[in-house]
Amino acid sequence: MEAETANATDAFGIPVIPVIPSSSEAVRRKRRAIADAAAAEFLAEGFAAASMDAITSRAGVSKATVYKHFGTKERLFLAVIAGLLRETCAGHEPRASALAEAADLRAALIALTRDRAVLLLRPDVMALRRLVIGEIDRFPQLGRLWYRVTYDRYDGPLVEACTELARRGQLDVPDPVLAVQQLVAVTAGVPQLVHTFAPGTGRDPAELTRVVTSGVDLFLARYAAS
Amino acid sequence: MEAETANATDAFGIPVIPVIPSSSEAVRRKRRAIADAAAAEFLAEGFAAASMDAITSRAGVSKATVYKHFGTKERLFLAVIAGLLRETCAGHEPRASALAEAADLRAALIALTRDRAVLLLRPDVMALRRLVIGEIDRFPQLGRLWYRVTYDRYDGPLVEACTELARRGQLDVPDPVLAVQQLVAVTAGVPQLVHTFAPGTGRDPAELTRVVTSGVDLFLARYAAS
DNA sequence: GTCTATACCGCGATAGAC
DNA sequence: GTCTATCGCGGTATAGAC
Repeated sequence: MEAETANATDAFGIPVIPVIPSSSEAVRRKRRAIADAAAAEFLAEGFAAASMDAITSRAGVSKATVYKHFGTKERLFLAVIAGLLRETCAGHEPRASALAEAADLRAALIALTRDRAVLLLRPDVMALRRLVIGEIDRFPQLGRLWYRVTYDRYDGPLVEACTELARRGQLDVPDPVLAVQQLVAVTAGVPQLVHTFAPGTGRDPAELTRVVTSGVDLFLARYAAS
Repeated sequence: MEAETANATDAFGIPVIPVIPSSSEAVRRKRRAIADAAAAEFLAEGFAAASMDAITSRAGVSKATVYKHFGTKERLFLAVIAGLLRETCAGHEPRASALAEAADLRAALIALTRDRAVLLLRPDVMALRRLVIGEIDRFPQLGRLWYRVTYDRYDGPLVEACTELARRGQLDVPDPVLAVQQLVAVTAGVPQLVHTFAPGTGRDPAELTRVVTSGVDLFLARYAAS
Protein backbone atom coordinates (compact mmCIF):
# COMPACT_ATOMS: atom_id res chain seq x y z
CA MET A 1 0.00 0.00 0.00
CA GLU A 2 3.07 2.24 -0.10
CA ALA A 3 2.12 5.28 -2.16
CA GLU A 4 4.01 6.12 -5.33
CA THR A 5 5.91 9.08 -3.90
CA ALA A 6 7.80 9.78 -7.13
CA ASN A 7 4.76 11.45 -8.70
CA ALA A 8 3.13 12.71 -5.51
CA THR A 9 1.42 16.11 -5.63
CA ASP A 10 -0.50 18.14 -3.10
CA ALA A 11 -4.02 19.52 -3.40
CA PHE A 12 -2.83 22.27 -5.75
CA GLY A 13 -1.01 19.91 -8.08
CA ILE A 14 2.36 20.98 -6.70
CA PRO A 15 4.87 18.13 -6.39
CA VAL A 16 5.63 16.96 -2.90
CA ILE A 17 9.35 16.33 -2.71
CA PRO A 18 9.84 13.41 -0.34
CA VAL A 19 11.94 14.34 2.68
CA ILE A 20 14.44 11.63 3.33
CA PRO A 21 14.20 10.87 7.07
CA SER A 22 17.91 10.24 7.43
CA SER A 23 18.73 13.60 5.93
CA SER A 24 22.27 14.45 6.78
CA GLU A 25 23.30 18.06 6.93
CA ALA A 26 25.31 17.76 3.71
CA VAL A 27 22.34 16.35 1.82
CA ARG A 28 20.08 19.15 3.03
CA ARG A 29 22.58 21.78 1.98
CA LYS A 30 22.85 20.25 -1.48
CA ARG A 31 19.12 20.18 -1.91
CA ARG A 32 18.92 23.80 -0.87
CA ALA A 33 21.72 24.66 -3.29
CA ILE A 34 19.83 22.95 -6.11
CA ALA A 35 16.61 24.79 -5.23
CA ASP A 36 18.37 28.15 -5.11
CA ALA A 37 20.17 27.54 -8.38
CA ALA A 38 16.96 26.37 -10.04
CA ALA A 39 15.08 29.42 -8.81
CA ALA A 40 17.68 31.76 -10.26
CA GLU A 41 17.82 29.92 -13.58
CA PHE A 42 14.04 29.64 -14.02
CA LEU A 43 13.47 33.28 -13.06
CA ALA A 44 16.09 34.43 -15.54
CA GLU A 45 15.23 32.13 -18.46
CA GLY A 46 11.68 30.89 -18.02
CA PHE A 47 10.81 27.21 -17.96
CA ALA A 48 11.51 26.07 -21.49
CA ALA A 49 14.75 27.98 -22.00
CA ALA A 50 16.13 27.05 -18.61
CA SER A 51 18.88 24.47 -18.80
CA MET A 52 19.24 21.66 -16.31
CA ASP A 53 22.97 21.73 -17.04
CA ALA A 54 23.11 25.36 -15.96
CA ILE A 55 21.25 24.52 -12.76
CA THR A 56 23.60 21.68 -11.87
CA SER A 57 26.57 23.93 -12.59
CA ARG A 58 25.30 26.72 -10.37
CA ALA A 59 24.49 24.28 -7.59
CA GLY A 60 27.85 22.55 -7.82
CA VAL A 61 26.36 19.07 -8.07
CA SER A 62 26.02 16.52 -10.82
CA LYS A 63 23.02 16.11 -13.01
CA ALA A 64 22.17 12.70 -11.63
CA THR A 65 21.85 14.15 -8.13
CA VAL A 66 19.31 16.69 -9.29
CA TYR A 67 17.19 14.01 -10.93
CA LYS A 68 17.45 11.73 -7.88
CA HIS A 69 15.96 14.47 -5.71
CA PHE A 70 13.40 16.07 -7.99
CA GLY A 71 12.55 13.52 -10.67
CA THR A 72 11.93 15.70 -13.70
CA LYS A 73 12.34 19.28 -14.87
CA GLU A 74 8.61 19.92 -14.44
CA ARG A 75 8.60 18.72 -10.84
CA LEU A 76 11.68 20.75 -10.01
CA PHE A 77 10.09 23.84 -11.56
CA LEU A 78 6.78 23.49 -9.75
CA ALA A 79 8.34 22.68 -6.38
CA VAL A 80 10.81 25.54 -6.52
CA ILE A 81 8.43 28.22 -7.82
CA ALA A 82 5.66 27.23 -5.43
CA GLY A 83 8.18 27.41 -2.60
CA LEU A 84 9.24 30.89 -3.67
CA LEU A 85 5.62 31.96 -3.88
CA ARG A 86 4.81 30.77 -0.40
CA GLU A 87 7.85 32.21 1.30
CA THR A 88 7.50 35.53 -0.52
CA CYS A 89 4.03 36.12 0.87
CA ALA A 90 4.70 34.65 4.31
CA GLY A 91 4.66 37.19 7.10
CA HIS A 92 3.03 39.90 5.01
CA GLU A 93 -0.59 39.19 5.84
CA PRO A 94 -2.37 42.26 7.18
CA ARG A 95 -4.19 41.64 10.43
CA ALA A 96 -7.82 42.60 10.13
CA SER A 97 -7.81 43.89 13.70
CA ALA A 98 -4.99 46.34 12.95
CA LEU A 99 -7.32 48.08 10.54
CA ALA A 100 -10.59 47.73 12.45
CA GLU A 101 -9.02 49.04 15.67
CA ALA A 102 -7.01 51.83 14.08
CA ALA A 103 -7.47 55.31 15.51
CA ASP A 104 -6.77 56.94 12.15
CA LEU A 105 -8.37 54.86 9.42
CA ARG A 106 -6.92 56.86 6.55
CA ALA A 107 -3.38 56.60 7.91
CA ALA A 108 -3.82 52.88 8.53
CA LEU A 109 -5.06 52.30 4.98
CA ILE A 110 -2.15 54.24 3.55
CA ALA A 111 0.40 52.31 5.60
CA LEU A 112 -1.24 49.00 4.72
CA THR A 113 -1.51 49.54 0.98
CA ARG A 114 1.93 51.07 0.83
CA ASP A 115 3.48 48.00 2.45
CA ARG A 116 1.66 45.86 -0.04
CA ALA A 117 2.83 47.97 -2.97
CA VAL A 118 6.44 47.86 -1.77
CA LEU A 119 6.26 44.08 -1.62
CA LEU A 120 4.61 43.68 -5.02
CA LEU A 121 7.03 46.08 -6.69
CA ARG A 122 10.18 44.39 -5.37
CA PRO A 123 12.16 43.34 -8.45
CA ASP A 124 12.29 39.70 -7.39
CA VAL A 125 8.54 39.59 -6.74
CA MET A 126 7.82 41.24 -10.09
CA ALA A 127 10.08 38.72 -11.82
CA LEU A 128 8.28 35.87 -10.08
CA ARG A 129 4.93 37.34 -11.09
CA ARG A 130 5.99 37.65 -14.71
CA LEU A 131 7.21 34.07 -14.72
CA VAL A 132 3.95 32.71 -13.29
CA ILE A 133 1.89 34.75 -15.75
CA GLY A 134 3.98 33.65 -18.71
CA GLU A 135 3.81 29.96 -17.83
CA ILE A 136 0.18 29.89 -16.73
CA ASP A 137 -1.08 27.95 -19.75
CA ARG A 138 1.37 25.15 -19.05
CA PHE A 139 1.24 25.32 -15.25
CA PRO A 140 -2.24 26.49 -14.19
CA GLN A 141 -1.54 25.17 -10.67
CA LEU A 142 0.77 28.12 -10.13
CA GLY A 143 -1.95 30.55 -11.14
CA ARG A 144 -4.38 29.01 -8.67
CA LEU A 145 -1.72 29.02 -5.98
CA TRP A 146 -0.85 32.67 -6.63
CA TYR A 147 -4.50 33.59 -6.46
CA ARG A 148 -4.91 31.64 -3.26
CA VAL A 149 -1.79 32.98 -1.58
CA THR A 150 -2.47 36.62 -2.42
CA TYR A 151 -6.25 36.78 -2.21
CA ASP A 152 -6.91 34.52 0.72
CA ARG A 153 -4.07 35.80 2.84
CA TYR A 154 -4.33 39.43 1.90
CA ASP A 155 -7.72 40.37 0.51
CA GLY A 156 -9.56 38.06 2.89
CA PRO A 157 -8.55 39.88 6.08
CA LEU A 158 -9.23 43.21 4.40
CA VAL A 159 -12.73 42.10 3.46
CA GLU A 160 -13.31 41.10 7.06
CA ALA A 161 -12.06 44.44 8.30
CA CYS A 162 -14.24 46.37 5.83
CA THR A 163 -17.26 44.33 6.82
CA GLU A 164 -16.60 45.02 10.48
CA LEU A 165 -16.09 48.74 9.86
CA ALA A 166 -19.29 48.83 7.83
CA ARG A 167 -21.18 47.13 10.65
CA ARG A 168 -19.96 49.79 13.05
CA GLY A 169 -21.00 52.54 10.68
CA GLN A 170 -17.45 53.77 10.01
CA LEU A 171 -17.61 52.79 6.35
CA ASP A 172 -20.40 52.71 3.79
CA VAL A 173 -19.49 49.58 1.83
CA PRO A 174 -22.31 47.72 0.07
CA ASP A 175 -19.96 45.12 -1.49
CA PRO A 176 -16.83 44.58 0.62
CA VAL A 177 -15.24 42.08 -1.78
CA LEU A 178 -15.46 44.47 -4.71
CA ALA A 179 -14.38 47.41 -2.56
CA VAL A 180 -11.20 45.63 -1.49
CA GLN A 181 -10.40 44.73 -5.08
CA GLN A 182 -10.85 48.36 -5.99
CA LEU A 183 -8.67 49.53 -3.12
CA VAL A 184 -5.83 47.25 -4.16
CA ALA A 185 -6.22 48.13 -7.84
CA VAL A 186 -6.16 51.85 -7.21
CA THR A 187 -3.11 51.77 -4.91
CA ALA A 188 -0.61 48.98 -5.60
CA GLY A 189 -2.21 48.19 -8.95
CA VAL A 190 -1.34 51.54 -10.51
CA PRO A 191 2.47 51.41 -10.25
CA GLN A 192 2.38 47.65 -10.76
CA LEU A 193 0.75 48.07 -14.14
CA VAL A 194 3.51 50.43 -15.23
CA HIS A 195 6.38 48.33 -13.88
CA THR A 196 4.99 45.16 -15.43
CA PHE A 197 5.88 46.35 -18.91
CA ALA A 198 8.90 48.45 -18.00
CA PRO A 199 11.11 46.46 -15.61
CA GLY A 200 13.54 48.31 -13.42
CA THR A 201 12.32 51.85 -13.97
CA GLY A 202 11.60 54.64 -11.54
CA ARG A 203 10.96 53.24 -8.09
CA ASP A 204 10.87 56.51 -6.20
CA PRO A 205 9.55 56.09 -2.62
CA ALA A 206 8.11 59.59 -2.50
CA GLU A 207 6.23 59.06 -5.76
CA LEU A 208 4.90 55.75 -4.45
CA THR A 209 3.61 57.46 -1.31
CA ARG A 210 1.91 60.10 -3.42
CA VAL A 211 0.17 57.50 -5.60
CA VAL A 212 -0.92 55.33 -2.70
CA THR A 213 -2.19 58.32 -0.74
CA SER A 214 -4.19 59.53 -3.71
CA GLY A 215 -5.64 56.05 -4.13
CA VAL A 216 -6.72 55.81 -0.52
CA ASP A 217 -8.33 59.23 -0.72
CA LEU A 218 -10.16 58.10 -3.85
CA PHE A 219 -11.36 55.03 -1.97
CA LEU A 220 -12.51 57.04 1.05
CA ALA A 221 -14.25 59.68 -1.06
CA ARG A 222 -16.75 56.99 -2.00
CA TYR A 223 -16.77 54.61 0.93
CA ALA A 224 -16.25 56.77 4.02
CA ALA A 225 -19.41 56.94 6.12
CA SER A 226 -21.24 60.17 5.54
CA MET B 1 25.28 52.54 -49.48
CA GLU B 2 22.60 49.89 -49.70
CA ALA B 3 21.49 49.20 -46.11
CA GLU B 4 21.78 45.73 -44.62
CA THR B 5 18.08 44.93 -44.75
CA ALA B 6 18.51 41.46 -43.24
CA ASN B 7 18.94 42.86 -39.72
CA ALA B 8 16.88 46.01 -40.13
CA THR B 9 14.78 47.13 -37.19
CA ASP B 10 12.49 50.09 -36.59
CA ALA B 11 12.69 52.66 -33.81
CA PHE B 12 11.29 50.17 -31.29
CA GLY B 13 13.75 47.42 -32.16
CA ILE B 14 11.10 45.51 -34.06
CA PRO B 15 12.39 43.83 -37.22
CA VAL B 16 11.32 45.34 -40.50
CA ILE B 17 10.49 42.52 -42.85
CA PRO B 18 11.46 43.69 -46.32
CA VAL B 19 8.53 43.78 -48.69
CA ILE B 20 9.54 42.32 -52.00
CA PRO B 21 8.33 44.77 -54.65
CA SER B 22 7.48 42.03 -57.14
CA SER B 23 5.29 40.31 -54.59
CA SER B 24 3.01 37.92 -56.39
CA GLU B 25 -0.29 37.01 -54.82
CA ALA B 26 0.91 33.51 -54.00
CA VAL B 27 3.95 34.82 -52.18
CA ARG B 28 1.86 37.21 -50.13
CA ARG B 29 -0.52 34.48 -49.14
CA LYS B 30 2.35 32.25 -48.04
CA ARG B 31 3.83 34.99 -45.95
CA ARG B 32 0.48 35.58 -44.31
CA ALA B 33 0.12 31.86 -43.69
CA ILE B 34 3.51 31.78 -42.01
CA ALA B 35 2.65 34.78 -39.85
CA ASP B 36 -0.67 33.29 -38.79
CA ALA B 37 0.88 29.91 -38.01
CA ALA B 38 3.69 31.56 -36.07
CA ALA B 39 1.25 33.65 -34.07
CA ALA B 40 -0.74 30.58 -33.07
CA GLU B 41 2.35 28.58 -32.16
CA PHE B 42 4.04 31.36 -30.17
CA LEU B 43 0.85 32.22 -28.30
CA ALA B 44 0.31 28.58 -27.37
CA GLU B 45 3.89 27.63 -26.50
CA GLY B 46 5.83 30.80 -25.73
CA PHE B 47 9.01 31.72 -27.54
CA ALA B 48 11.48 29.10 -26.36
CA ALA B 49 9.15 26.10 -26.53
CA ALA B 50 7.74 27.07 -29.92
CA SER B 51 9.02 24.87 -32.72
CA MET B 52 9.92 26.21 -36.12
CA ASP B 53 9.00 22.80 -37.53
CA ALA B 54 5.51 23.13 -36.08
CA ILE B 55 5.16 26.59 -37.63
CA THR B 56 6.22 25.38 -41.08
CA SER B 57 3.81 22.45 -40.77
CA ARG B 58 0.89 24.65 -39.84
CA ALA B 59 1.69 27.09 -42.63
CA GLY B 60 2.07 24.34 -45.19
CA VAL B 61 5.47 25.55 -46.39
CA SER B 62 9.01 24.32 -46.02
CA LYS B 63 11.40 25.49 -43.38
CA ALA B 64 13.71 27.14 -45.90
CA THR B 65 10.89 29.39 -47.04
CA VAL B 66 10.28 30.62 -43.51
CA TYR B 67 13.94 31.46 -43.06
CA LYS B 68 14.12 33.18 -46.45
CA HIS B 69 11.34 35.53 -45.42
CA PHE B 70 12.05 36.14 -41.75
CA GLY B 71 15.72 35.32 -41.18
CA THR B 72 15.70 33.92 -37.66
CA LYS B 73 13.30 32.71 -34.99
CA GLU B 74 13.80 35.93 -32.99
CA ARG B 75 12.95 38.14 -35.95
CA LEU B 76 9.89 36.08 -36.81
CA PHE B 77 8.73 36.27 -33.21
CA LEU B 78 9.18 40.01 -32.87
CA ALA B 79 7.62 40.82 -36.23
CA VAL B 80 4.59 38.62 -35.67
CA ILE B 81 3.89 39.62 -32.08
CA ALA B 82 4.39 43.31 -32.77
CA GLY B 83 1.99 42.98 -35.69
CA LEU B 84 -0.61 41.34 -33.46
CA LEU B 85 -0.15 44.06 -30.88
CA ARG B 86 -0.69 46.84 -33.36
CA GLU B 87 -3.69 45.36 -35.07
CA THR B 88 -5.32 44.41 -31.78
CA CYS B 89 -5.34 47.98 -30.55
CA ALA B 90 -6.11 49.57 -33.90
CA GLY B 91 -9.53 51.16 -34.09
CA HIS B 92 -10.11 51.09 -30.37
CA GLU B 93 -8.75 54.51 -29.48
CA PRO B 94 -11.27 56.62 -27.57
CA ARG B 95 -11.78 60.05 -29.06
CA ALA B 96 -11.20 62.72 -26.48
CA SER B 97 -14.02 64.79 -27.93
CA ALA B 98 -16.54 61.98 -27.40
CA LEU B 99 -15.95 62.31 -23.69
CA ALA B 100 -15.56 66.07 -23.45
CA GLU B 101 -18.74 66.69 -25.45
CA ALA B 102 -20.84 64.01 -23.79
CA ALA B 103 -24.18 65.08 -22.36
CA ASP B 104 -24.03 62.44 -19.63
CA LEU B 105 -20.46 62.17 -18.39
CA ARG B 106 -21.11 59.20 -16.13
CA ALA B 107 -22.76 57.19 -18.89
CA ALA B 108 -19.97 58.10 -21.30
CA LEU B 109 -17.30 56.98 -18.82
CA ILE B 110 -19.09 53.71 -18.22
CA ALA B 111 -19.42 52.99 -21.93
CA LEU B 112 -15.81 53.93 -22.55
CA THR B 113 -14.27 51.87 -19.77
CA ARG B 114 -16.55 48.97 -20.47
CA ASP B 115 -15.43 48.83 -24.09
CA ARG B 116 -11.86 48.90 -22.90
CA ALA B 117 -12.49 46.11 -20.41
CA VAL B 118 -14.18 43.94 -23.04
CA LEU B 119 -11.18 44.36 -25.33
CA LEU B 120 -8.60 43.65 -22.61
CA LEU B 121 -10.48 40.60 -21.35
CA ARG B 122 -10.83 38.95 -24.75
CA PRO B 123 -9.11 35.57 -24.47
CA ASP B 124 -6.78 36.27 -27.38
CA VAL B 125 -5.78 39.66 -25.98
CA MET B 126 -5.17 38.17 -22.54
CA ALA B 127 -3.03 35.44 -24.10
CA LEU B 128 -1.03 38.06 -25.99
CA ARG B 129 -0.60 40.06 -22.80
CA ARG B 130 0.62 37.04 -20.89
CA LEU B 131 3.08 36.22 -23.64
CA VAL B 132 4.53 39.74 -23.71
CA ILE B 133 4.81 39.84 -19.92
CA GLY B 134 6.49 36.45 -19.78
CA GLU B 135 9.05 37.29 -22.46
CA ILE B 136 9.75 40.84 -21.36
CA ASP B 137 13.24 40.15 -20.02
CA ARG B 138 14.30 38.72 -23.35
CA PHE B 139 12.30 41.09 -25.57
CA PRO B 140 11.98 44.44 -23.79
CA GLN B 141 11.03 46.05 -27.10
CA LEU B 142 7.64 44.37 -26.84
CA GLY B 143 7.11 45.85 -23.38
CA ARG B 144 7.91 49.33 -24.64
CA LEU B 145 5.65 48.81 -27.65
CA TRP B 146 2.78 47.56 -25.48
CA TYR B 147 3.16 50.54 -23.20
CA ARG B 148 3.25 52.88 -26.15
CA VAL B 149 0.30 51.33 -27.95
CA THR B 150 -1.96 51.20 -24.92
CA TYR B 151 -0.93 54.32 -23.04
CA ASP B 152 -0.38 56.71 -25.90
CA ARG B 153 -3.41 55.66 -27.85
CA TYR B 154 -5.75 55.14 -24.95
CA ASP B 155 -4.66 56.95 -21.83
CA GLY B 156 -3.39 59.94 -23.78
CA PRO B 157 -6.78 60.97 -25.18
CA LEU B 158 -8.37 60.37 -21.80
CA VAL B 159 -5.85 62.65 -20.14
CA GLU B 160 -6.65 65.32 -22.70
CA ALA B 161 -10.36 64.91 -22.08
CA CYS B 162 -9.95 65.09 -18.32
CA THR B 163 -7.80 68.19 -18.63
CA GLU B 164 -10.41 69.82 -20.83
CA LEU B 165 -13.23 68.88 -18.45
CA ALA B 166 -11.24 70.23 -15.52
CA ARG B 167 -10.68 73.50 -17.35
CA ARG B 168 -14.41 73.82 -17.87
CA GLY B 169 -15.09 73.12 -14.22
CA GLN B 170 -16.89 69.83 -14.84
CA LEU B 171 -14.21 67.81 -13.07
CA ASP B 172 -11.92 68.51 -10.13
CA VAL B 173 -8.76 66.75 -11.23
CA PRO B 174 -5.45 68.02 -9.84
CA ASP B 175 -3.36 65.34 -11.61
CA PRO B 176 -5.03 64.14 -14.82
CA VAL B 177 -2.36 61.53 -15.62
CA LEU B 178 -2.74 59.85 -12.25
CA ALA B 179 -6.52 60.14 -12.37
CA VAL B 180 -6.70 58.32 -15.70
CA GLN B 181 -4.43 55.55 -14.42
CA GLN B 182 -6.74 55.21 -11.43
CA LEU B 183 -9.83 55.14 -13.62
CA VAL B 184 -8.43 52.34 -15.75
CA ALA B 185 -7.16 50.41 -12.73
CA VAL B 186 -10.48 50.59 -10.93
CA THR B 187 -12.56 49.53 -13.94
CA ALA B 188 -10.83 47.24 -16.44
CA GLY B 189 -7.98 46.54 -14.03
CA VAL B 190 -10.17 44.76 -11.49
CA PRO B 191 -11.44 41.89 -13.63
CA GLN B 192 -8.17 41.82 -15.54
CA LEU B 193 -6.25 41.06 -12.36
CA VAL B 194 -8.49 38.09 -11.66
CA HIS B 195 -8.45 36.72 -15.21
CA THR B 196 -4.69 37.05 -15.44
CA PHE B 197 -4.18 34.19 -13.01
CA ALA B 198 -7.32 32.22 -13.84
CA PRO B 199 -7.67 31.98 -17.63
CA GLY B 200 -11.05 31.29 -19.10
CA THR B 201 -13.17 31.77 -16.02
CA GLY B 202 -16.39 33.66 -15.48
CA ARG B 203 -16.80 36.31 -18.13
CA ASP B 204 -20.32 37.36 -17.32
CA PRO B 205 -21.36 40.58 -19.14
CA ALA B 206 -23.74 41.66 -16.38
CA GLU B 207 -21.06 41.21 -13.73
CA LEU B 208 -18.63 43.22 -15.86
CA THR B 209 -21.14 46.05 -16.15
CA ARG B 210 -21.62 46.03 -12.40
CA VAL B 211 -17.88 46.22 -11.72
CA VAL B 212 -17.25 48.94 -14.30
CA THR B 213 -20.19 51.00 -13.09
CA SER B 214 -19.00 50.76 -9.50
CA GLY B 215 -15.53 51.82 -10.60
CA VAL B 216 -16.80 54.85 -12.47
CA ASP B 217 -18.89 55.88 -9.46
CA LEU B 218 -15.82 55.51 -7.28
CA PHE B 219 -13.93 57.73 -9.69
CA LEU B 220 -16.65 60.37 -9.78
CA ALA B 221 -17.12 60.38 -6.01
CA ARG B 222 -13.68 61.92 -5.78
CA TYR B 223 -13.22 63.81 -9.04
CA ALA B 224 -16.67 65.15 -9.92
CA ALA B 225 -16.80 68.93 -9.55
CA SER B 226 -18.48 69.89 -6.30
C1' DG C 1 24.21 9.01 -2.62
C1' DT C 2 27.04 10.96 -5.85
C1' DC C 3 29.81 10.95 -9.59
C1' DT C 4 31.24 10.41 -14.98
C1' DA C 5 29.93 9.14 -19.32
C1' DT C 6 26.61 8.52 -22.60
C1' DA C 7 22.13 7.38 -25.02
C1' DC C 8 18.83 9.47 -27.59
C1' DC C 9 16.13 12.99 -29.46
C1' DG C 10 14.54 17.40 -31.37
C1' DC C 11 16.07 21.85 -32.13
C1' DG C 12 17.52 25.96 -35.35
C1' DA C 13 19.67 26.74 -39.43
C1' DT C 14 21.68 25.65 -44.12
C1' DA C 15 23.28 23.47 -48.70
C1' DG C 16 22.13 22.39 -53.16
C1' DA C 17 18.81 20.54 -56.66
C1' DC C 18 15.08 22.27 -59.42
C1' DG D 1 11.58 30.95 -54.61
C1' DT D 2 10.70 26.67 -52.94
C1' DC D 3 11.70 22.23 -51.97
C1' DT D 4 14.25 17.85 -49.58
C1' DA D 5 17.82 16.28 -46.94
C1' DT D 6 21.04 17.01 -43.56
C1' DC D 7 24.36 19.09 -40.24
C1' DG D 8 25.79 20.16 -35.61
C1' DC D 9 24.51 21.29 -31.26
C1' DG D 10 22.37 21.21 -26.83
C1' DG D 11 18.48 19.31 -24.53
C1' DT D 12 16.57 15.78 -20.86
C1' DA D 13 17.21 11.72 -18.74
C1' DT D 14 19.74 7.40 -17.41
C1' DA D 15 23.30 3.50 -16.69
C1' DG D 16 26.91 1.90 -14.08
C1' DA D 17 31.23 2.67 -11.33
C1' DC D 18 32.54 4.03 -6.70
